[in-house]
Amino acid sequence: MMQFKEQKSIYLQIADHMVENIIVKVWKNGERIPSIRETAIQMEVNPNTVMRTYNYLQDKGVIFNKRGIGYFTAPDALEHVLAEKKKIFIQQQLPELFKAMRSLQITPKEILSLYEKSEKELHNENQ
Amino acid sequence: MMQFKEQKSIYLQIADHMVENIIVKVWKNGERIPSIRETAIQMEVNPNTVMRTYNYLQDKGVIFNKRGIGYFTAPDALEHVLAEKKKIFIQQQLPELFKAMRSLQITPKEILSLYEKSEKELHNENQ
Amino acid sequence: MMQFKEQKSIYLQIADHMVENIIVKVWKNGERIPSIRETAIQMEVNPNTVMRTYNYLQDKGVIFNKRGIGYFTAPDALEHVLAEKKKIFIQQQLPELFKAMRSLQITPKEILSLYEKSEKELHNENQ
Amino acid sequence: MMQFKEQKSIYLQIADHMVENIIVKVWKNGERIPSIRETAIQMEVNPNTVMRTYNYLQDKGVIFNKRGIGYFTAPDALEHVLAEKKKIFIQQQLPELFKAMRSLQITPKEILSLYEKSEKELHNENQ
DNA sequence: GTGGTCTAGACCACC
DNA sequence: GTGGTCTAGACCACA
Repeated sequence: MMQFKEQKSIYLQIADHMVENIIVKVWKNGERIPSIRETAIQMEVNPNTVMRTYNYLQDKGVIFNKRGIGYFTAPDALEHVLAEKKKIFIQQQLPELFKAMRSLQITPKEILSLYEKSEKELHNENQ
Repeated sequence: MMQFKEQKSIYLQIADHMVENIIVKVWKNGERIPSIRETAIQMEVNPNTVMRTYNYLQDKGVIFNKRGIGYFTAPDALEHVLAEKKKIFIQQQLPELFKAMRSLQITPKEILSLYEKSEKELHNENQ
Repeated sequence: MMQFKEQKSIYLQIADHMVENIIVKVWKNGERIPSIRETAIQMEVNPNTVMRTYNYLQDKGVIFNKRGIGYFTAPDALEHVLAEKKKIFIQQQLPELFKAMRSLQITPKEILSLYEKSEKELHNENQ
Repeated sequence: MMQFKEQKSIYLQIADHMVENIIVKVWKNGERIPSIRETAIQMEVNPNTVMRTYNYLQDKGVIFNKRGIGYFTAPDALEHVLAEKKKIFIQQQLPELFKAMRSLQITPKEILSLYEKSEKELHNENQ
């Protein structure tokens, strides 16, 4: 099962989760992915909702459909999602970060030390 | 007037704008703010929409109401909104940033140089 | 000054306060009471609000006006307000009490002991 | 249908009615409740008015929303509303009662006999 | 189907 | 003048 946040629509959260699967290489390029019905059962949501996710990702060129067989990640899925993510990072996430830093008067140094701290915690967890 | 984005509901964008007014000290703590009707005219939206904003901010403790007189910023409005913003920054924005940095293999150094670049641009604009 | 509750309108809260003055005999029957302006200053409210209170109490026959001289409590003010209060007590307060007692499954005995406790506290305060 | 009183706003009266449904176990904890539209039709009011009620009760933690599906009573709805009601009873209703009793010089014994009388009337109605 | 947002316009109590 | 409530009706995203 999966915990969904209130803010974002469910089908987009499932999409995020699938993109993450590609980035961390649970799913490799060109690989078959679970059917809509399987995903719906696993996620405990309505199949219509999963269909929306799959349509959305297909529109974006991340996955594609072979009729009667199933859905597959695109041959360039990993490169594709990384490029998309970088675009969003540069155009949206970073400006928001900088804006917040200025109004909260947080210096880059503080961000740096928080990052290093979070890196260490990540290592400890993975040990 | 004000330009509204598609993604976020109007009443929340007005709320953001009002919070910004507090942060940049257009509105000081405990000061009277424009009436619902005035804001509605100025923003070119329906008074009901502004009322939603005011209710929302009143629930959050940012503004309060004196009956028959109008709305006022809270005595600790500035401190309040900064604390709230910092909380969101630490708990949500920063983890998302770090996660994206790891997926995209972006180093803190790159962030740093981008920040300095953005600072310079800001200075040039203000000259 | 006086602290007003949010729920009830200010002019009615002032009226309650004045009625209380009659019941505890701060104001005796037929006595002159402070002018609208004096009360407004003392209560830190708009004179219009106090005027509303005085009109309201005059309509109810609790106070009356001698033109150019001021406001006075009615000759039967005390008896009047006590009768009114008893009416509200029987018709409204008591039924609500009983309804709440039933849904919360509170017995009359518990009410009794709470009342005795509150009596004792009152005595201790007045010592 | 439902009869609304003049004094209290409709959306709060609907809220009271829904809380009563929880107390008398017409609605059990965690159960789906009628949609906004259904309630609006049944109560003969505008859907916006019902939406206010639902928002109000959601803020209070009595009900919650599953997107696209509907509203549900909270898992602890019954306990929640009883605790809230008791709190108001102890902190507000009871002090007012005692104050009125003292002003009117009504003894607890009289209250007791009135309560027993009201209990008998209730039994006769239900026969 | 569900709720959420927004507009337009009305009426009210209150300060 | 102020805010608060309510109606009517529209449009939208979402499940």
